[in-house]
Amino acid sequence: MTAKTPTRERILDAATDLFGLRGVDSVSLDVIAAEVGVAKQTLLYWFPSKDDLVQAVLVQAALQLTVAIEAAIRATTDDPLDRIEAVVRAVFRPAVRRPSLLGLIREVSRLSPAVGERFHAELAPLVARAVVYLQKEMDRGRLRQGDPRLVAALCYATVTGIATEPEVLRSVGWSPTTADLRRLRTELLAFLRAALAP
Amino acid sequence: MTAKTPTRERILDAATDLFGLRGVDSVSLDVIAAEVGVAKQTLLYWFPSKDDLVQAVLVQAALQLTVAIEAAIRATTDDPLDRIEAVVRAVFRPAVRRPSLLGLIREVSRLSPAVGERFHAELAPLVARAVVYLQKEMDRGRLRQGDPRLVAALCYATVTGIATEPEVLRSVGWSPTTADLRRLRTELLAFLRAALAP
DNA sequence: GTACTTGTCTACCATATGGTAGAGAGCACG
DNA sequence: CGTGCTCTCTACCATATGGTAGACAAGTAC
Repeated sequence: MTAKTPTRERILDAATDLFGLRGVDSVSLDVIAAEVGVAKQTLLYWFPSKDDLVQAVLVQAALQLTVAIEAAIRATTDDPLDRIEAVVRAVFRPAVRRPSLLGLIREVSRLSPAVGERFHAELAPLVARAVVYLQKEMDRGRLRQGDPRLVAALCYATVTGIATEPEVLRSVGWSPTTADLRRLRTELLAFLRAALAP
Repeated sequence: MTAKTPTRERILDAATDLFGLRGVDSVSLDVIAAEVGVAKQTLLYWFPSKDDLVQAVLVQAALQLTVAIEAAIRATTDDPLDRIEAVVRAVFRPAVRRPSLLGLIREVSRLSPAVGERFHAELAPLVARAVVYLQKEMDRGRLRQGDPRLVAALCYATVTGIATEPEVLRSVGWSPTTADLRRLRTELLAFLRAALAP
């Protein structure tokens, strides 16, 4: 049973959830070890230090996001609004099922510069492509004019913000039921479409 | 010199900055005390426990935001888009000068339920008013139709997200210079206007 | 069988952290 | 003067945390 999934993966998974949910600094190695059902020293065997673990978790999260997004892009029409909707849907689903994923990214700014640098490098190509794409579609008049870099950041901020701020949603009487989730996704897509349409 | 500003206020100020910047759990009482230039026990004299300090910091932050927003609302025309722009400007300025303010709110979801509850209660009236206002203007056709609760949350997520994710902005080559700040604000306002216009 | 590698564990350790106990300085009031 | 109140401090403490040292079991190579 213990050997079903390799230990290393199980550690990464548990760490992703815990870090994303409660924050890197609030989660001790002991807690992660207990969650995985293993001794703390087993963690330190696979990841020589907590920083190493954090970094591995971030790289994996970046990879998962990248893969999901690339797949979504390949599977849509040429229309930029449709394409953006596909990307948002692709990110929204895992983000809601596992809020820790995006929550983790919010953590980056607090970590050591080295870790942040590494993560940044991991996502840079994706960001660069998105910016070029937005620029091109703006030039063709299929998206509202604007600074593509900042528009990309704003879209990201909106999606991440709404997916990682349960407190705010609670404040407006929202609850994480299936119905409310669908409603939120619909509203988010309408919001972004309106914000980006030419 | 030490008595210029009351100790309690100086503690609250330092704690706000440090909590918002690095996260509540990553900031020890010792660090705050050192920042203020006072012994840790002086902190514990004014705030019997760290939780009490956190709560006080949150309440104060909520108050500051509320005041800034109320003032902005009173000072604008009747047009809802102008009014929303005024609110965003009111929030954007202190948020950028002191990123800790909004960063702090993101922390709420991680804290003890009691603290979250308290903060939630503090902001509830403001949220309720905003939702009613959005609903009214949607009915009058001066804003895009939608669920006012979720639209409010989305606006909030966008503003907070963009103001508290320096990492994302860095990824797109943005830097916190005065010029870039103005550019960001302009782009943010255009984004929200497009998203909300009927 | 012996040597080596891999993965997990128990036993510790140094440090940092939130918090307690209580002393002492300054001041107001009688 | 003396009593009590306000505010800050030094001296501790129990616990939690990241990390080290090294034992032990199970393969695998030869």
